[in-house]
Amino acid sequence: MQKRKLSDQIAEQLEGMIADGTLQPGERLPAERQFAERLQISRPSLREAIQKLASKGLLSTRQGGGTYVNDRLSGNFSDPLLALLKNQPNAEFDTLEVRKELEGVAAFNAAARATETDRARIWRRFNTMAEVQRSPVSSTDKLKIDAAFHRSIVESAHNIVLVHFVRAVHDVLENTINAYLDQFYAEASFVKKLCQQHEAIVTAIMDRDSQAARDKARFHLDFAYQSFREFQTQAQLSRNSQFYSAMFQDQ
Amino acid sequence: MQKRKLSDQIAEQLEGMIADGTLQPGERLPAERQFAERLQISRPSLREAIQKLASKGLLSTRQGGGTYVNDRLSGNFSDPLLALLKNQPNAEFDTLEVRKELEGVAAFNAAARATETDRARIWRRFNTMAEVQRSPVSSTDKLKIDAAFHRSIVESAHNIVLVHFVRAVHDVLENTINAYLDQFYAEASFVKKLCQQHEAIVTAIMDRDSQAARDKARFHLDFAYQSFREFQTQAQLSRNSQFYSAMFQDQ
DNA sequence: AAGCTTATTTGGTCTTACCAATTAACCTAT
DNA sequence: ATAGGTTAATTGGTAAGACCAAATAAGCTT
Repeated sequence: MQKRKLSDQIAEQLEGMIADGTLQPGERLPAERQFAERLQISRPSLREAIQKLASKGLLSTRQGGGTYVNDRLSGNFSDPLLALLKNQPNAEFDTLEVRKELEGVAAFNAAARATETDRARIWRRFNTMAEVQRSPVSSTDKLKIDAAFHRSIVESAHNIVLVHFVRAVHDVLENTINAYLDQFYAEASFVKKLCQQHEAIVTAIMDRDSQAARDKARFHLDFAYQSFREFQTQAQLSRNSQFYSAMFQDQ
Repeated sequence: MQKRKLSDQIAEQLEGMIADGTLQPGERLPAERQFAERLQISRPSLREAIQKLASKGLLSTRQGGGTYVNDRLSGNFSDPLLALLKNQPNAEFDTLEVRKELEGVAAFNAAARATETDRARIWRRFNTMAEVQRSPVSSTDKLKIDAAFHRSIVESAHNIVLVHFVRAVHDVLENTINAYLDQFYAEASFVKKLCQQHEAIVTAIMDRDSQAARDKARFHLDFAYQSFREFQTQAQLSRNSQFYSAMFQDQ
């Protein structure tokens, strides 16, 4: 029978204490030297345990400042497999397909479960989006506002697993979206359609029409992805024709 | 501007090499002492980097045997937030709700995309399940066969993100299911319904009827969960009545 | 060629020392 | 008394070296 690694044991104990609430979000762990002495292990072994949990997003360490338990909603958690998929074009379809379904489910449940506070927040974020379309806001900021809108819907479903998964798939798609962001928001007819789709989702949620909310959300994600695909293709063609012209003008 | 931790930098580089294929699954990393020397850092710093990746499931270390890159499909990846939710009754509803939707999507896509190999495997696993209902197999083994059946469907959807998420939510629910497993499989009428539901899912997939496959899968997960809820309630009542009898028989 | 023993390699743990960032304590000026 | 600056102490980060434990490789015997 193989002995368990000490640092694994300590990490597991700490993780259990975080899970059962003994260690609360924001709480500070004892200093490493003192803590190691109390646990009767060496400081490097304790450090390894702490680093294991830090890399998972459960703890944060600050040099000279101590080690803290992260807030569960802080978004520090990362999914190691999905992290591998980031920047891999082949994985985008899979990721987006799952995202489409998850956001459809989120909208379905948001329609059924949103509190008045939720609904007000969805409205607010939707209106903020409408406003920024008419102002000189950078594409990056527009995307943040868009993401905040979507997040308000997902959070209104009141399902923490769903929130977590949507956030995870959003991270995977982040770089792809950023690459074509400017074209995306420069295409007026396209942006108009986006707004209409957003409005349709919000209307369905406010009407508490779950099925419609789901359908509108899924349609919207499909549409957005197809548009990105088109922008990618255009960018590719544009690059190809520049290369071709450069080649023949040199001769 | 705060300096990046050395071990974080090294971990990130290694993770990038795993993501871009420079480091392949099954591949062995150089020995720690040699590797640290090559990277011109201390061995403890390298160890910390390696432990970070090991705790995420990307690497495996074997004392005396070396450090290896894990296979992406090995199931070693763990989701830190979901790990916190394990054994928390409050999180079960959220988790099961998401599982129901994901398995519905999986069945939908399996119906559309399953190759002949996939279909044969689904059939084989379904038939194995039917056989073990009639033999003295432990509940634990029955559950494994059940899980393998579900896994064959999810994998037939050919979406790695979906596979990964379903596996993650399954892990969260594992202990709850195990707690009532024996009652679960001892209830003949219940097991019969399960088999019928499984058969309905398989039929829909074989008929390539995506919508039916989704509906049947979702219904099945709902039914299973409600049944678990009932077993939990009965177990609770049974405990309460034993306590009550013990109290009054002592007087 | 197979099996056993020994040596070497490799990961795991510990001790000690020093560096870097942060926090707390102390001192001075207003 | 309060605010700001300086110094000291604390705390996390990195390194070197030593030793232990498990696995692997090499060598020897049958």
